[in-house]
Amino acid sequence: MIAPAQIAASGSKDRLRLWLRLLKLSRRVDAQLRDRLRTDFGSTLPRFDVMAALARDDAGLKMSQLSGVLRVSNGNVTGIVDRLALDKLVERVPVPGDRRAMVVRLTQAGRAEFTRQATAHEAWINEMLGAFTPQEARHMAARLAELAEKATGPETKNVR
Amino acid sequence: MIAPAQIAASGSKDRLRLWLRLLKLSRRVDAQLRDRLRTDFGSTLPRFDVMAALARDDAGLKMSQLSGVLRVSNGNVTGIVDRLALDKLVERVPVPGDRRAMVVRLTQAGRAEFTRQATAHEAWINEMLGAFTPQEARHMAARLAELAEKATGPETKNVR
DNA sequence: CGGGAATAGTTTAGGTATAAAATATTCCCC
DNA sequence: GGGGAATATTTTATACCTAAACTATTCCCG
Repeated sequence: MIAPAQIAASGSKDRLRLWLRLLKLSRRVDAQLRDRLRTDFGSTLPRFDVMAALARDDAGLKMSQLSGVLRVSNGNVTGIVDRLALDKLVERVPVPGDRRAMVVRLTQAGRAEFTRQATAHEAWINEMLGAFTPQEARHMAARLAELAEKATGPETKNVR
Repeated sequence: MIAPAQIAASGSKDRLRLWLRLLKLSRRVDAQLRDRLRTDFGSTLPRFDVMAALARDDAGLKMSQLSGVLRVSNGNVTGIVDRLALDKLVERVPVPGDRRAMVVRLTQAGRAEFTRQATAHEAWINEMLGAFTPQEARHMAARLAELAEKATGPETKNVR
Protein backbone atom coordinates (compact mmCIF):
# COMPACT_ATOMS: atom_id res chain seq x y z
CA MET A 1 0.00 0.00 0.00
CA ILE A 2 1.11 3.50 -0.79
CA ALA A 3 -0.01 6.54 1.13
CA PRO A 4 -2.20 8.86 -0.99
CA ALA A 5 -0.05 11.87 -0.16
CA GLN A 6 2.95 10.05 -1.53
CA ILE A 7 1.20 9.26 -4.78
CA ALA A 8 0.21 12.88 -5.27
CA ALA A 9 3.65 14.17 -4.39
CA SER A 10 5.31 11.74 -6.74
CA GLY A 11 3.09 12.71 -9.66
CA SER A 12 3.83 16.32 -9.02
CA LYS A 13 7.56 15.69 -9.02
CA ASP A 14 7.36 13.82 -12.29
CA ARG A 15 5.56 16.68 -13.94
CA LEU A 16 8.03 19.18 -12.50
CA ARG A 17 10.90 17.17 -13.91
CA LEU A 18 9.19 17.02 -17.28
CA TRP A 19 8.79 20.78 -17.21
CA LEU A 20 12.45 21.28 -16.42
CA ARG A 21 13.36 19.04 -19.36
CA LEU A 22 11.07 20.86 -21.73
CA LEU A 23 12.45 24.17 -20.56
CA LYS A 24 16.01 23.03 -20.99
CA LEU A 25 15.47 21.80 -24.53
CA SER A 26 13.47 24.80 -25.65
CA ARG A 27 16.00 27.22 -24.17
CA ARG A 28 18.80 25.45 -25.92
CA VAL A 29 17.10 25.52 -29.30
CA ASP A 30 16.07 29.10 -28.68
CA ALA A 31 19.62 30.16 -27.87
CA GLN A 32 20.97 28.47 -31.00
CA LEU A 33 18.38 30.12 -33.19
CA ARG A 34 19.08 33.54 -31.70
CA ASP A 35 22.79 33.07 -32.16
CA ARG A 36 22.57 31.93 -35.76
CA LEU A 37 20.08 34.60 -36.73
CA ARG A 38 22.46 37.14 -35.30
CA THR A 39 25.63 35.87 -36.92
CA ASP A 40 24.18 34.73 -40.25
CA PHE A 41 21.56 37.42 -40.81
CA GLY A 42 22.20 40.19 -38.29
CA SER A 43 18.69 39.73 -37.00
CA THR A 44 16.86 38.44 -33.94
CA LEU A 45 14.22 35.88 -33.06
CA PRO A 46 11.46 38.40 -32.31
CA ARG A 47 12.06 40.02 -35.66
CA PHE A 48 11.92 36.64 -37.34
CA ASP A 49 8.70 35.80 -35.51
CA VAL A 50 7.05 39.00 -36.67
CA MET A 51 8.13 38.43 -40.25
CA ALA A 52 6.92 34.82 -40.10
CA ALA A 53 3.51 35.97 -38.94
CA LEU A 54 3.32 38.54 -41.73
CA ALA A 55 4.57 36.09 -44.36
CA ARG A 56 1.40 34.06 -43.99
CA ASP A 57 -0.71 36.83 -45.42
CA ASP A 58 -0.02 39.18 -48.29
CA ALA A 59 -2.53 41.65 -46.94
CA GLY A 60 -0.62 42.02 -43.70
CA LEU A 61 -1.90 42.22 -40.15
CA LYS A 62 -3.04 44.99 -37.88
CA MET A 63 -0.76 45.73 -34.94
CA SER A 64 -3.26 44.22 -32.52
CA GLN A 65 -3.62 41.09 -34.64
CA LEU A 66 0.13 40.78 -34.68
CA SER A 67 0.42 40.99 -30.90
CA GLY A 68 -2.49 38.56 -30.63
CA VAL A 69 -0.93 35.96 -32.91
CA LEU A 70 2.49 36.28 -31.34
CA ARG A 71 1.01 36.50 -27.87
CA VAL A 72 3.14 39.40 -26.83
CA SER A 73 2.15 42.82 -25.58
CA ASN A 74 1.10 45.64 -27.86
CA GLY A 75 3.92 47.90 -26.84
CA ASN A 76 6.40 45.19 -27.62
CA VAL A 77 5.19 44.85 -31.20
CA THR A 78 5.42 48.60 -31.66
CA GLY A 79 9.15 48.51 -31.03
CA ILE A 80 9.92 45.50 -33.18
CA VAL A 81 7.90 46.81 -36.10
CA ASP A 82 9.59 50.20 -35.70
CA ARG A 83 12.98 48.61 -36.17
CA LEU A 84 11.89 46.36 -39.04
CA ALA A 85 10.40 49.40 -40.73
CA LEU A 86 13.70 51.28 -40.38
CA ASP A 87 15.31 48.44 -42.32
CA LYS A 88 12.56 48.67 -44.96
CA LEU A 89 11.56 45.06 -44.35
CA VAL A 90 7.99 45.92 -43.32
CA GLU A 91 5.74 48.90 -43.88
CA ARG A 92 2.81 50.40 -41.98
CA VAL A 93 -0.24 51.08 -44.10
CA PRO A 94 -3.22 53.06 -42.82
CA VAL A 95 -6.49 51.17 -42.75
CA PRO A 96 -9.05 52.91 -44.99
CA GLY A 97 -12.10 52.75 -42.76
CA ASP A 98 -10.38 53.19 -39.40
CA ARG A 99 -7.97 55.97 -38.66
CA ARG A 100 -6.86 54.33 -35.42
CA ALA A 101 -5.53 51.17 -37.01
CA MET A 102 -2.45 50.36 -39.04
CA VAL A 103 -1.79 47.31 -41.15
CA VAL A 104 1.76 46.03 -41.17
CA ARG A 105 2.99 44.02 -44.10
CA LEU A 106 6.22 42.75 -45.55
CA THR A 107 7.82 44.81 -48.25
CA GLN A 108 9.16 43.13 -51.35
CA ALA A 109 12.58 43.14 -49.75
CA GLY A 110 11.11 41.83 -46.50
CA ARG A 111 9.46 38.92 -48.24
CA ALA A 112 12.66 37.96 -50.02
CA GLU A 113 14.70 38.27 -46.84
CA PHE A 114 12.20 36.20 -44.88
CA THR A 115 12.32 33.42 -47.45
CA ARG A 116 16.07 33.20 -47.06
CA GLN A 117 15.88 33.17 -43.29
CA ALA A 118 13.01 30.69 -43.13
CA THR A 119 14.91 28.19 -45.23
CA ALA A 120 17.90 28.43 -42.94
CA HIS A 121 15.66 28.32 -39.88
CA GLU A 122 14.06 25.06 -40.92
CA ALA A 123 17.44 23.52 -41.61
CA TRP A 124 18.74 24.57 -38.17
CA ILE A 125 15.75 23.02 -36.43
CA ASN A 126 16.09 19.89 -38.51
CA GLU A 127 19.71 19.66 -37.46
CA MET A 128 19.10 20.35 -33.78
CA LEU A 129 16.21 17.91 -33.52
CA GLY A 130 17.86 15.40 -35.80
CA ALA A 131 17.82 12.80 -33.03
CA PHE A 132 14.05 12.58 -33.45
CA THR A 133 12.94 10.39 -36.31
CA PRO A 134 10.19 11.98 -38.40
CA GLN A 135 7.78 9.40 -37.00
CA GLU A 136 8.69 10.18 -33.45
CA ALA A 137 8.54 13.90 -34.08
CA ARG A 138 5.04 13.50 -35.48
CA HIS A 139 4.00 11.37 -32.55
CA MET A 140 5.37 13.69 -29.91
CA ALA A 141 3.97 16.78 -31.61
CA ALA A 142 0.56 15.16 -31.73
CA ARG A 143 0.76 14.16 -28.10
CA LEU A 144 1.81 17.65 -27.07
CA ALA A 145 -0.99 19.20 -29.08
CA GLU A 146 -3.49 16.89 -27.47
CA LEU A 147 -2.25 17.65 -23.99
CA ALA A 148 -1.89 21.35 -24.64
CA GLU A 149 -5.59 21.42 -25.33
CA LYS A 150 -6.39 20.04 -21.91
CA ALA A 151 -3.70 21.96 -20.08
CA THR A 152 -4.71 24.72 -17.78
CA GLY A 153 -4.15 28.25 -18.88
CA PRO A 154 -5.27 30.59 -21.63
CA GLU A 155 -5.06 28.87 -24.99
CA THR A 156 -5.28 32.17 -26.77
CA LYS A 157 -4.91 35.58 -25.27
CA ASN A 158 -5.82 38.27 -27.72
CA VAL A 159 -6.84 36.42 -30.84
CA ARG A 160 -10.09 37.88 -32.04
CA MET B 1 8.23 5.28 -55.08
CA ILE B 2 8.96 8.52 -53.28
CA ALA B 3 11.47 11.07 -54.42
CA PRO B 4 14.41 11.38 -51.99
CA ALA B 5 14.00 15.14 -51.78
CA GLN B 6 10.48 14.63 -50.60
CA ILE B 7 11.53 12.27 -47.84
CA ALA B 8 14.12 14.70 -46.53
CA ALA B 9 11.74 17.65 -46.77
CA SER B 10 9.03 15.78 -44.94
CA GLY B 11 11.27 14.84 -42.03
CA SER B 12 12.37 18.40 -41.72
CA LYS B 13 8.77 19.61 -41.64
CA ASP B 14 7.89 17.13 -38.92
CA ARG B 15 10.72 18.33 -36.75
CA LEU B 16 9.80 21.93 -37.39
CA ARG B 17 6.23 21.25 -36.33
CA LEU B 18 7.48 19.51 -33.21
CA TRP B 19 9.59 22.54 -32.41
CA LEU B 20 6.63 24.87 -32.81
CA ARG B 21 4.62 22.68 -30.45
CA LEU B 22 7.35 22.58 -27.86
CA LEU B 23 7.75 26.31 -28.11
CA LYS B 24 4.04 26.93 -27.75
CA LEU B 25 3.73 24.78 -24.65
CA SER B 26 6.83 26.11 -22.97
CA ARG B 27 5.84 29.70 -23.67
CA ARG B 28 2.44 29.10 -22.22
CA VAL B 29 3.76 27.56 -19.04
CA ASP B 30 6.38 30.27 -18.84
CA ALA B 31 3.80 33.02 -19.16
CA GLN B 32 1.63 31.49 -16.47
CA LEU B 33 4.53 31.15 -14.10
CA ARG B 34 5.62 34.73 -14.67
CA ASP B 35 2.12 35.98 -14.13
CA ARG B 36 1.54 34.03 -10.93
CA LEU B 37 4.92 34.91 -9.49
CA ARG B 38 4.13 38.53 -10.12
CA THR B 39 0.62 38.56 -8.67
CA ASP B 40 1.17 36.12 -5.81
CA PHE B 41 4.69 37.05 -4.79
CA GLY B 42 5.59 40.30 -6.52
CA SER B 43 8.54 38.55 -8.11
CA THR B 44 9.76 37.31 -11.47
CA LEU B 45 10.91 34.08 -13.07
CA PRO B 46 14.58 35.10 -13.37
CA ARG B 47 14.59 35.98 -9.68
CA PHE B 48 13.01 32.64 -8.86
CA ASP B 49 15.56 30.83 -11.01
CA VAL B 50 18.44 32.50 -9.22
CA MET B 51 16.99 31.69 -5.82
CA ALA B 52 16.36 28.10 -6.90
CA ALA B 53 19.98 27.72 -7.94
CA LEU B 54 21.18 29.17 -4.63
CA ALA B 55 18.77 27.06 -2.59
CA ARG B 56 20.62 23.91 -3.60
CA ASP B 57 23.69 24.93 -1.70
CA ASP B 58 24.01 26.59 1.69
CA ALA B 59 27.49 27.80 0.83
CA GLY B 60 26.16 29.76 -2.12
CA LEU B 61 27.64 30.15 -5.58
CA LYS B 62 30.07 32.51 -7.21
CA MET B 63 28.60 34.91 -9.75
CA SER B 64 30.24 33.01 -12.60
CA GLN B 65 28.94 29.68 -11.31
CA LEU B 66 25.49 31.19 -11.12
CA SER B 67 25.57 32.39 -14.72
CA GLY B 68 27.00 29.02 -15.74
CA VAL B 69 24.27 27.01 -14.04
CA LEU B 70 21.50 29.27 -15.29
CA ARG B 71 23.12 29.59 -18.71
CA VAL B 72 22.64 33.31 -18.87
CA SER B 73 25.21 36.05 -19.36
CA ASN B 74 27.37 37.39 -16.57
CA GLY B 75 25.99 40.88 -16.83
CA ASN B 76 22.49 39.56 -16.55
CA VAL B 77 23.21 37.86 -13.25
CA THR B 78 24.76 41.04 -11.91
CA GLY B 79 21.47 42.90 -12.32
CA ILE B 80 19.23 40.20 -10.90
CA VAL B 81 21.45 39.67 -7.88
CA ASP B 82 21.59 43.44 -7.37
CA ARG B 83 17.82 43.57 -7.10
CA LEU B 84 17.53 40.48 -4.92
CA ALA B 85 20.17 41.99 -2.64
CA LEU B 86 18.17 45.22 -2.37
CA ASP B 87 15.30 43.11 -1.06
CA LYS B 88 17.64 41.39 1.40
CA LEU B 89 16.87 37.99 -0.11
CA VAL B 90 20.47 37.27 -1.10
CA GLU B 91 23.85 38.60 0.00
CA ARG B 92 27.25 38.92 -1.62
CA VAL B 93 30.12 37.55 0.41
CA PRO B 94 33.76 38.11 -0.54
CA VAL B 95 35.73 34.97 -1.24
CA PRO B 96 38.70 34.70 1.15
CA GLY B 97 41.43 33.61 -1.23
CA ASP B 98 40.35 35.59 -4.30
CA ARG B 99 39.60 39.29 -4.21
CA ARG B 100 38.01 39.19 -7.67
CA ALA B 101 35.26 36.76 -6.76
CA MET B 102 32.05 37.09 -4.78
CA VAL B 103 29.88 34.31 -3.42
CA VAL B 104 26.15 34.90 -3.50
CA ARG B 105 23.93 33.09 -1.05
CA LEU B 106 20.40 33.22 0.22
CA THR B 107 19.78 35.10 3.42
CA GLN B 108 17.60 33.59 6.11
CA ALA B 109 14.68 35.60 4.73
CA GLY B 110 15.56 34.55 1.20
CA ARG B 111 15.55 30.90 2.12
CA ALA B 112 12.15 31.18 3.79
CA GLU B 113 10.72 33.13 0.88
CA PHE B 114 12.07 30.65 -1.64
CA THR B 115 10.50 27.73 0.20
CA ARG B 116 7.10 29.41 -0.02
CA GLN B 117 7.51 30.19 -3.71
CA ALA B 118 8.90 26.77 -4.62
CA THR B 119 5.90 25.02 -3.07
CA ALA B 120 3.52 27.18 -5.07
CA HIS B 121 5.66 26.76 -8.18
CA GLU B 122 5.50 22.98 -8.06
CA ALA B 123 1.74 23.10 -7.57
CA TRP B 124 1.30 25.42 -10.57
CA ILE B 125 3.33 23.10 -12.80
CA ASN B 126 1.43 20.10 -11.52
CA GLU B 127 -1.79 21.85 -12.39
CA MET B 128 -0.71 23.04 -15.83
CA LEU B 129 0.73 19.68 -16.85
CA GLY B 130 -2.04 17.75 -15.14
CA ALA B 131 -3.06 16.19 -18.45
CA PHE B 132 0.14 14.15 -18.33
CA THR B 133 -0.09 11.08 -16.14
CA PRO B 134 2.96 10.66 -13.92
CA GLN B 135 3.95 7.65 -16.02
CA GLU B 136 3.74 9.59 -19.23
CA ALA B 137 5.57 12.55 -17.72
CA ARG B 138 8.38 10.23 -16.67
CA HIS B 139 8.49 8.62 -20.07
CA MET B 140 8.53 11.87 -22.00
CA ALA B 141 11.09 13.44 -19.69
CA ALA B 142 13.33 10.43 -20.17
CA ARG B 143 12.93 10.55 -23.93
CA LEU B 144 13.69 14.27 -24.01
CA ALA B 145 16.75 13.78 -21.85
CA GLU B 146 17.98 11.03 -24.11
CA LEU B 147 17.46 13.09 -27.24
CA ALA B 148 18.84 16.23 -25.71
CA GLU B 149 22.09 14.39 -25.25
CA LYS B 150 22.35 13.65 -28.92
CA ALA B 151 20.99 16.99 -30.07
CA THR B 152 23.33 19.43 -31.71
CA GLY B 153 24.43 22.41 -29.74
CA PRO B 154 26.34 23.19 -26.58
CA GLU B 155 25.15 21.03 -23.72
CA THR B 156 26.80 23.29 -21.22
CA LYS B 157 28.13 26.73 -21.84
CA ASN B 158 30.03 28.03 -18.87
CA VAL B 159 30.01 25.22 -16.37
CA ARG B 160 33.52 24.70 -15.14
C1' DC C 1 60.49 38.21 -10.26
C1' DG C 2 58.05 40.26 -14.14
C1' DG C 3 54.69 40.59 -17.49
C1' DG C 4 51.31 38.74 -20.50
C1' DA C 5 47.32 35.48 -20.53
C1' DA C 6 43.45 34.09 -18.12
C1' DT C 7 39.71 34.76 -14.87
C1' DA C 8 35.89 37.30 -12.09
C1' DG C 9 32.88 40.66 -12.21
C1' DT C 10 30.66 45.09 -13.67
C1' DT C 11 29.38 48.38 -17.10
C1' DT C 12 27.51 49.76 -21.53
C1' DA C 13 24.65 49.89 -25.63
C1' DG C 14 20.87 48.08 -27.82
C1' DG C 15 17.01 45.07 -28.31
C1' DT C 16 13.04 42.50 -26.01
C1' DA C 17 9.32 42.12 -22.64
C1' DT C 18 5.54 43.52 -19.49
C1' DA C 19 1.80 46.37 -17.26
C1' DA C 20 -0.23 50.52 -17.00
C1' DA C 21 -1.18 55.15 -18.53
C1' DA C 22 -2.02 58.19 -22.32
C1' DT C 23 -3.93 59.42 -27.03
C1' DA C 24 -6.82 59.06 -30.70
C1' DT C 25 -10.66 57.29 -32.86
C1' DT C 26 -14.90 54.68 -33.39
C1' DC C 27 -19.10 52.63 -31.65
C1' DC C 28 -23.40 52.78 -29.84
C1' DC C 29 -27.18 53.86 -27.05
C1' DC C 30 -30.27 57.09 -24.91
C1' DG D 1 -26.47 63.85 -32.14
C1' DG D 2 -23.99 63.87 -27.82
C1' DG D 3 -21.34 61.41 -24.64
C1' DG D 4 -19.53 57.55 -22.45
C1' DA D 5 -17.69 52.78 -23.35
C1' DA D 6 -14.81 50.28 -26.25
C1' DT D 7 -10.97 49.75 -29.46
C1' DA D 8 -6.19 50.58 -31.67
C1' DT D 9 -1.93 52.02 -30.89
C1' DT D 10 1.90 54.38 -28.67
C1' DT D 11 4.35 55.87 -24.63
C1' DT D 12 6.39 55.19 -20.10
C1' DA D 13 8.68 52.90 -16.40
C1' DT D 14 10.96 48.94 -15.12
C1' DA D 15 13.11 44.52 -15.66
C1' DC D 16 15.59 41.12 -18.59
C1' DC D 17 18.99 39.74 -21.73
C1' DT D 18 23.05 39.59 -24.72
C1' DA D 19 27.61 40.73 -26.60
C1' DA D 20 31.38 43.37 -26.02
C1' DA D 21 34.30 46.53 -23.60
C1' DC D 22 36.35 47.49 -19.32
C1' DT D 23 38.50 46.94 -14.48
C1' DA D 24 40.67 44.36 -11.18
C1' DT D 25 42.98 40.46 -9.77
C1' DT D 26 45.34 36.09 -10.16
C1' DC D 27 48.01 32.68 -12.69
C1' DC D 28 51.93 31.09 -14.73
C1' DC D 29 55.85 30.65 -17.53
C1' DG D 30 60.31 32.18 -18.96
